[in-house]
Amino acid sequence: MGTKYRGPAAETRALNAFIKLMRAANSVSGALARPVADEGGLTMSQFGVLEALLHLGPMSQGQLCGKLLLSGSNLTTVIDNLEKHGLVRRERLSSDRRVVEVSLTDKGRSLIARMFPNHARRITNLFAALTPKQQDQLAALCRTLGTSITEPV
Amino acid sequence: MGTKYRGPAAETRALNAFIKLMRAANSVSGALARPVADEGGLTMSQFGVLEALLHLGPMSQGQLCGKLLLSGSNLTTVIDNLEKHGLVRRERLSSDRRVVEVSLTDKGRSLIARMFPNHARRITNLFAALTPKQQDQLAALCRTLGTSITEPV
DNA sequence: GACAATAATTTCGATATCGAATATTTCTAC
DNA sequence: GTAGAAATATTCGATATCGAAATTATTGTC
Repeated sequence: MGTKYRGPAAETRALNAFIKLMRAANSVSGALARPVADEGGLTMSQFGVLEALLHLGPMSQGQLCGKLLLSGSNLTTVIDNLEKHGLVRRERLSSDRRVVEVSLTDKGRSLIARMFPNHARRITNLFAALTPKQQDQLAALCRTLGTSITEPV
Repeated sequence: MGTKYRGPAAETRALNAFIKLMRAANSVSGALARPVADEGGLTMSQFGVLEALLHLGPMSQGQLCGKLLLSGSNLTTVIDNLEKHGLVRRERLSSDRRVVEVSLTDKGRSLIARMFPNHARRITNLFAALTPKQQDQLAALCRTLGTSITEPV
């Protein structure tokens, strides 16, 4: 799939969709990053880790990589910083000592539990620029696009 | 705008659209970053700067900030690195010496001119997961969402 | 024409992000 | 049961990214 010639019109269309997608994602994440930093002193990646731990429970770093689409080395850094601030805890699993399980501390749990509702409300407000139907359409299109990407292009 | 209560259903829907949008953007940019690094040793930000200069001509850093949605301090770093590799040139404008105009060197021009067609083809291939109509829909939805974001949430 | 306000860029310090190389531990063949 | 392969996480070096503060240049006011 994906090697046949599609012509300049197809290219123009795809490039336009691409730039719009990137700008929207950029705008949304920018708008969310500021209050997350102000309210809790967190970056979006740190917030993402805490949120995953809150909603899904303790997890290995490998599992977190999958949830958050980050590289392993990146996650090590993010968790280092969360640990430094006393928000998460690392523990080697005794059943498999290769694995480090990450879990929330009380401080981390109360922080993310306090922040998440505001975050969700802000997302809801941002997406209110689209009708409910449009939001579902956007989600479906992004899902199709995202899941189609597995191999190098 | 944006403060009235919308209920948990609206929240679920918006959160779903949000996560799909982020993952799609993440997947697309990840898929494109690899070949750009392999073919030309460039990061996506460096590529973005060169592309803007190729298609729009020499520009001040402030103008580049607007085009690329990056902070000024970030752009300084990116251009430092491009300059280090001899791909762009900085020149103080004599008409207004606060402004630094950035332009492509011959080396930078030939690199980006060589790389861009492949990049465009890869984007076209990625977006071929969507029909032309769907690509336009996605672009329109992202545009609506993106342009609605101006103020803090 | 000096002085304050404004504008463009840079510097600084912190964190994110990647890929490659490196442990460390576990699993698999034999 | 031991050697090699696979899995998990970390380290390392480079670049990106932001916001705040500092720097340099211009403009507007009196």
